[in-house]
Amino acid sequence: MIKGPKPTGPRRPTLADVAAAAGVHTSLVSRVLRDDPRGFASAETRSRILAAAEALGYRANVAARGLRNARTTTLGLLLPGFTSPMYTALAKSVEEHAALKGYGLVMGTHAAGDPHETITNMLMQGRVDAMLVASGRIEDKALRQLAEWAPHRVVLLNRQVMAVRASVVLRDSDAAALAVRHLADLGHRRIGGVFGPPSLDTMVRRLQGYRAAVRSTGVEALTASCKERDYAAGFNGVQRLLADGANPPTAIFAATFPMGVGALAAARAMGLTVPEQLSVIALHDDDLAGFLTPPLTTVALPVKELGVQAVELALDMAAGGEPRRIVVPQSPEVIERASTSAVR
Amino acid sequence: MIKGPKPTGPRRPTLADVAAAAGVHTSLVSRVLRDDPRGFASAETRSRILAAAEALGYRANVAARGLRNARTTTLGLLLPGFTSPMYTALAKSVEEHAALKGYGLVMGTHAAGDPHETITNMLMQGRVDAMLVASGRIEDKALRQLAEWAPHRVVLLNRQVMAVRASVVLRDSDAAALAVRHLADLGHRRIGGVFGPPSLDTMVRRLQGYRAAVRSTGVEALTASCKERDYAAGFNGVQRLLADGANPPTAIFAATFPMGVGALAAARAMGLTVPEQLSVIALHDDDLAGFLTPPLTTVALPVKELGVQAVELALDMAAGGEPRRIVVPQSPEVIERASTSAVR
DNA sequence: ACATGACCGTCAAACGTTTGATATAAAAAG
DNA sequence: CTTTTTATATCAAACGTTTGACGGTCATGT
Repeated sequence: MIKGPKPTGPRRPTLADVAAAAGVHTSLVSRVLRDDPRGFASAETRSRILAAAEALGYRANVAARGLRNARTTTLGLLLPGFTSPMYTALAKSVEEHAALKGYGLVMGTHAAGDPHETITNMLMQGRVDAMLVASGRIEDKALRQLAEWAPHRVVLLNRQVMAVRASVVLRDSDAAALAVRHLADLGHRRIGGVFGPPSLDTMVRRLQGYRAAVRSTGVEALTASCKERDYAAGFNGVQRLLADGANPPTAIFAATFPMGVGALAAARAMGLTVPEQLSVIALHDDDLAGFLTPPLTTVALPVKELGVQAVELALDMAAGGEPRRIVVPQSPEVIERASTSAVR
Repeated sequence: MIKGPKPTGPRRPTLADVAAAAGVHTSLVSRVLRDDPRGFASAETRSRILAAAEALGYRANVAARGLRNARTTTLGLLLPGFTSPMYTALAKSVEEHAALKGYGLVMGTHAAGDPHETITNMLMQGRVDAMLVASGRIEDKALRQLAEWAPHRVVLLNRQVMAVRASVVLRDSDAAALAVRHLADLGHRRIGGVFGPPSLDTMVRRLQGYRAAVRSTGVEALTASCKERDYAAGFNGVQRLLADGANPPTAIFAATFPMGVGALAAARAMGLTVPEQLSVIALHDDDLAGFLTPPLTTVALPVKELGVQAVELALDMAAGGEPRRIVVPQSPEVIERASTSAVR
């Protein structure tokens, strides 16, 4: 605990202040303000209370309320960061839907320090009623321990771990397969795939779909796995794939959006024009795609729905519901732009 | 208030549980765990307490602590969203520095609903000790009211309003001027500027610097103001500027990073090659710039330092310090990439 | 006139932590 | 052998809200 002085400024009005102003007991104020079914109050008293609360600008203290109720009406969201537009879209969706349900949101990223510690603190200190965890970098062991302690308070986003029985995932595998099929349909017989680290669950699922589609379409595939999954990783990965001598791929599948951007840059750096000499398709869509040179073809997944479902599941569990594993059913969809074309 | 059941699961251990396990009074546990100067405890008792706390996985309940202390060791950050890399960089910086200082962070964006309401709630419900406000879309009137209520609890980021006496701003004006001078130095005599809405304080500052530099360098300037400041706004703005008949500009200054990306796209759409036929420079830097086609020249501002200074100011005020208006002193810097060149 | 409700409202305990005041015993000082 | 000091630990109140248990006051039906 860090020492430090209290914030200064005028005291916030309390229930007691409102009660005094309205000439009634605090309990009645509390009931009236919350529309408690037991909030009998004559129309006259009622409006006096409401007026007093309004005049003082009263808002219930969340600490007191949280202490009394043992719940916070607040959800936590842990993200690795905002490195990919996928995460910003997810954050937006979760915040929006939580607000709609009357819940607040506290977001945390890896910038705050050890993510496992962040989650544990939020849960064990009673900061949040449940945690939505969208970080792939937390060791399974830590998650198991967490799930043991708070099985009804942790929801995994786009990740599955044996021990955690609540999760919401997208059809990453199908999306990767769709991308490969799209390229195959365009006549590409030799494609390259750049992926992030296989330690990430999303990556193994994307790799699965990719492999399956490669087999079923009968194309040849070159695959590169990178330590990261950002612009630079895509750039380097594609350079490696293309440098591969005699018979380079005519199309690239990038497993993340930033990697797709990096792939475009790599092509340019190697003097290849897209899509004439190299087609590029990336997983996850974003506005940015339409403004790249050339506009990037992507396969879109329902990220917004992922956030909505995660919030729903968390609230359901808070209400006593059982943990579930949800797959967001919407199909992946190719958003065709100018970075893919039929093989010449 | 939304009704709802409590989260289920095993009860969190309390101070009383630890005290019972260690065979001492709660107050002693509290003092020992916090290294309270009054926490006399024999070495033996002390280790017993520590062991018990560890074994039970005890963490102090923030609601109880917040209630008792009337402070939360938590800061709030309000952003318009994560539409620009500038905001994600800022969020990261703030979270990082807050964590370093032992403070938690709760982030909110416009996705949660009316931003003014969001701020008021966070402050008045005692969710946070202070708010860092980086949204330009809140009316001055609302801010004045806020500043009256909680003058020591609100810090404006990259925005100045008469009524709010605590703010941290970057040298936006100098940055815009630097961009114009960079173009002028390359020999451009006719430049176009695309800006976001003049209702935003940052935009008027950038416009000022731009205008001043235009005068002092003696170049001709065409200016477009857009309703938004995203990719599409940059795209449309630049199209308007270039469509302007006989004598189009040979260089573009984009007032935001996304607008710079849009500018690149617009040039391509109109069949102009960058930088041969049109130079483009944008305000604020990001990794993405290096992976665009062509790599985008930018002028970088110390966004990270903006975040650091803002949390420092907030904490200083919480400690009784007076509100201040800080200008982050670091100079803007041109990051030269391939989207600018000497006029042919 | 008297029980019976229906209304309108108050009481007081509890949530978990912190902290100034206080208690007890042993050691040091006079 | 008192008195003071020091070391160790406890007591109890307070933070602001919620909520089950009561307490009056009227009108109403019998």
